[in-house]
Amino acid sequence: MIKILIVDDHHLFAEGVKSMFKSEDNIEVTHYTANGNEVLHLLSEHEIDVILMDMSMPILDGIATMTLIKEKGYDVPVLMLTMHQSIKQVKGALGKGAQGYILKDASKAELKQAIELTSQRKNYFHPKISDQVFDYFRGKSSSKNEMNELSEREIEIIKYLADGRNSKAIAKSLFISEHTVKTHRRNIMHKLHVKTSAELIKLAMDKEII
Amino acid sequence: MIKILIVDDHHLFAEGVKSMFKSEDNIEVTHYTANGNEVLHLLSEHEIDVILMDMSMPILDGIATMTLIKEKGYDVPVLMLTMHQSIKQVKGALGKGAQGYILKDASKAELKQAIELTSQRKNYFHPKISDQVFDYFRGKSSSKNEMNELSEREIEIIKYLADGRNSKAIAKSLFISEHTVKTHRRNIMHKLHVKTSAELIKLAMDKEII
DNA sequence: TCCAAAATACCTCTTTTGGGGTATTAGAGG
DNA sequence: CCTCTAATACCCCAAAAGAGGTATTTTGGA
Repeated sequence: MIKILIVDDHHLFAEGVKSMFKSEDNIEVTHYTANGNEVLHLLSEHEIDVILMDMSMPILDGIATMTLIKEKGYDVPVLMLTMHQSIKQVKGALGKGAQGYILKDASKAELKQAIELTSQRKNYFHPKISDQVFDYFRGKSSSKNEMNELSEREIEIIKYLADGRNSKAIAKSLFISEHTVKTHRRNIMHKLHVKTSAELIKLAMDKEII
Repeated sequence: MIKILIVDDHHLFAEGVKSMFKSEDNIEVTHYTANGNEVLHLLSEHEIDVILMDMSMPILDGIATMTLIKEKGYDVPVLMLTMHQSIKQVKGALGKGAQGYILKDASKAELKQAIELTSQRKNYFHPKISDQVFDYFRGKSSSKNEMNELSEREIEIIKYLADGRNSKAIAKSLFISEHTVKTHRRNIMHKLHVKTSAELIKLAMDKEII
């Protein structure tokens, strides 16, 4: 019997999944919490085989919760659950050590399979996102290097821009000349091949540098 | 026995709710579809007491589907189901004739109660949103999410901005005047209280509207 | 049918960007 | 010691953004 801990702020979803698995499935939802911090307590008190974790939760999100779990030394495989299929999230989750990734529009059969594979510490990718993951690992080098070319100062400037400041305000905050800020901005735009500040912020957020 | 039709693109959720209700609950999920158009077919063929409708679906969303149902003359009470608690969505759903509104983080007991009330054509508001609804009807549609004030066109403009286009380019893409684009941009900035396009994109991405 | 909101369009004006240069200084690394 | 990069700073200039108006048309809801 695979013992599942569900971490999800949507009670209905958790209750639904719990009632979905019968004894013949060899899977049982033994615990449920919407609170990332309570996960640690549950892990210390009970035997858990797989954590089914929702990505988007208020306060402490899925990745943060998983990071916390790993930091505390618990080695329980985590199956990430989400509505979104953004490569950004997938990347974040896998980077932090998630065992698998499944979408909320999966079928029961797919979830069952995902849980079984996860409990055996095998990776599971939901079909709908596997193409994106593949694309990502193929195109990784070029897109990431672009961001790596940025200096610390340049990234600092981008953060200030996202905060709504113009060159003059940034100059004052950093105690440098407005000319310097403009030079940094120009260099950033050229390095990332963007035409406007708006596009710059979009790219910076997509690549998670801010 | 209250017969339920679930309209939701998340299979897992639908399957979960279906298995959640036992015979003693006097509630049964008899049909399920992720396709708004198939709802009409199901309604014509089967007896349905309550429709449990997800708000956010691709292509035809919850409100559009409900509107379609009402237009075709079906008088089945609709219980709206959502993750978001935006006052704009609540307003839209109720305005179009939804009988109730429940969040996906409700408990089974709450859902049961909501379904029972809906089947009797009584209104149900999930506790977490009733405060907002109350505020709204008092005249204070206050400020929780400024994003709700944005029109569809305005959001479209923001997406183009994030794509690196300037006002002139956006005007060409949308076949409107550059003046109009600049007016939209000005209105957006005022509504969201941002000073630059960069800050606008940051906010829009944080709030996940783009 | 009538009202309100949204979308459309144009005006003027100042400030800021974005793009092109050039150049000095400090620090890291061969 | 020399080179390369990052950070600094300044010049010019055209284009765009931002901020203030006003006003018409379209559209959806009461």
